[in-house]
Amino acid sequence: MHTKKVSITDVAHRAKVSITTVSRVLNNFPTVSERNKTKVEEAIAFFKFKPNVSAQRLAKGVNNSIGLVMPGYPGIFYSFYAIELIRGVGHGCETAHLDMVFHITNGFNPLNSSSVGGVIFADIIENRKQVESALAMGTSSVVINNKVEDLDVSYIAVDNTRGGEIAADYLVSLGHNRIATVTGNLNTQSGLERFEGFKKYLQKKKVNLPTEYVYQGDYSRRCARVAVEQFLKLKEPPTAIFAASDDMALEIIAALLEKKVKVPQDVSVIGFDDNPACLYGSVALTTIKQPLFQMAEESVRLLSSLMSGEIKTKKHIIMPPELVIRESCAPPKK
Amino acid sequence: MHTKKVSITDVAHRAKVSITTVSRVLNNFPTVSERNKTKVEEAIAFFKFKPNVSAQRLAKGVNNSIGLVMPGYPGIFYSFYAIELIRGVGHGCETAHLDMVFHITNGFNPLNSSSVGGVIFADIIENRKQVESALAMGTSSVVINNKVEDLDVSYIAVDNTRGGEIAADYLVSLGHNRIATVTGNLNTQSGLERFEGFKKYLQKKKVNLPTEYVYQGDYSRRCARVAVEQFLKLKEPPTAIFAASDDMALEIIAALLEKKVKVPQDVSVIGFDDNPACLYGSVALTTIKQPLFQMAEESVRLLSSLMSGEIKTKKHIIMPPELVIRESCAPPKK
DNA sequence: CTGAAAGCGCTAACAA
DNA sequence: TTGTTAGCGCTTTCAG
Repeated sequence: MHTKKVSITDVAHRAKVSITTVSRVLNNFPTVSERNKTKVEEAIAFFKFKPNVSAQRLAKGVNNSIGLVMPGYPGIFYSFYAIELIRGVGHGCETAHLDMVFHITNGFNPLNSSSVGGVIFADIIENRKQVESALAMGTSSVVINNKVEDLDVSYIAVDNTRGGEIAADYLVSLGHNRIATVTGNLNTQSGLERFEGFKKYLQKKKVNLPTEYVYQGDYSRRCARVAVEQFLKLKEPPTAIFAASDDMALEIIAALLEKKVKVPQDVSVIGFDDNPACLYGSVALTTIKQPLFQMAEESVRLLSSLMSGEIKTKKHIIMPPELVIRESCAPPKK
Repeated sequence: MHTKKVSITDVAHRAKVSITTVSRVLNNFPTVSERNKTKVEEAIAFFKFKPNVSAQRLAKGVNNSIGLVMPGYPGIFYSFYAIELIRGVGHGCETAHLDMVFHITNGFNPLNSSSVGGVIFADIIENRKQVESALAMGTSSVVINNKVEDLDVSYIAVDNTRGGEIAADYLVSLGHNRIATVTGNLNTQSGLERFEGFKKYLQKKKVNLPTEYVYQGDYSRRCARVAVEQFLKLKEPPTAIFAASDDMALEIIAALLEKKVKVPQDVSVIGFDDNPACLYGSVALTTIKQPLFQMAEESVRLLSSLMSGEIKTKKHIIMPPELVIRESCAPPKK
């Protein structure tokens, strides 16, 4: 089975036109006579011809494929977070007719940024270098979910501070004034901001936040358990808990329930993420929803206009989180 | 900030050699003098030069990127199955220095197979057309997880029949002779084969499999619940249940527990997949492990040798599943 | 060990 | 509306 590669020349020959004309119909130029167009289309069909993408990219000087670079730490693929980003970028690429080159970076072995027209960096924690080098090469880039102020790059992130505020606001409005929190990893931007937003809001509303009410967590389920134990030991245990992630919130609820503390009757719990797992727990979780999918989709649009030169200046987009009320929060017992 | 694209010519100029020489060091030809090599490397570093991948591909006539095509049905990303394949292919690409173009097919909008050097089709259910068209164009392809006998294509799949046998064998060896099963969707190859393997083995061992012991499921958790109810209504309920997926097995256990039926004391349950969720249930699940990750990785190797012409004939690889013993199975009560 | 030159398949002026 | 022609950036004979 010798499928000799057929090129534009073969098609041109068979259609008895120039390769330019073939190229024109390939690119939907309006200036081709119906007659020729038909002939060319026939020839294309005859050969089952598909243009060589590399040649097109080379000639056009553009590259309609983008890289999605994600850290390859273990478990990344099992995180709701990563999956939403992949889905969003995938979807964005589909509508923008872009190829998505998916690259799981293990820290080294960086994506060869010259093989793609632009790149989206998700979750740059340990790989600032890669972003820098892409920038240095002049590759259009956008960073997702991180506000990187010290790098001259476009980013698009969620307003975590606002998220913390919203959570605090909701709990306060419900009538709570003994509100505790289990923070995320405070070395991460998200962890810190969520906590800051929460704390500031409480301050503003003159709700006291004693240090015993702040458990410094790390997004792990384990720390959530420990936090619950500590809170329960207090003479004045909190009547509401804000967890910086749904995962932790779910574990908090589980731990609470094991101790025969009812949720939300005895203690209200609010999470962060809007992970689908929210719905599967014993108590449907009230939470702060992050527009992960939309953010990822948007990042493709942004990157795409960066690549096309439509936008020249770096752009920074902050997307608002949103309260999702379910069953895990209620007014405090009188 | 005008990062003029630097090309091989610029590098050659600066190093005062021909572009041929530059190309040689780019491609690690051994026939370059140390002196020139150093000069070229310096120039490359100076410009932060990266070769244009499209040009390389065009000139070399090859394309070192592969497509991974997956069906985009809702929930695909939340399935252990899909994630393992993505991870495996991703990892395979990394070691083979291949770009992975990830394409979620929505049925239409097929991957432009000419933009990649080869493609891996995962889970071809409704998209045989795409496989056929890739084949017609002479694009190297391999299908994962499906034995497609009626298409002239390489595939690599798991021996589901064997998996069914292993499950049956284990249960029988434990001493069970009232063994029920909740099948997967019997319209899928996996569902059918797992069931066939299971049934045949029981037959061989002269273990009776009455029709009441066969609940025709569809991999959904819901059907698992229904199955349990039906089994429990029987005058002679089974002492062991083989579920064609871990998901169903987990639901079966949950349903059993709710009815105060102990697992594995009263009823043994065995699953299929080795989903990490196995470990998180109330009873650690004994199951049949599919080498999904390895399969995906292997498919990259296979595709890669197909692309390089190293292998000319289609190859069919069947990978063996494997019993993973945890806590959900025990000998029947006397 | 090195370089000149001929493409790889396609697009984009520029003419006609 | 069409064709001619010069590249796009790199690899690869083929001489030297």
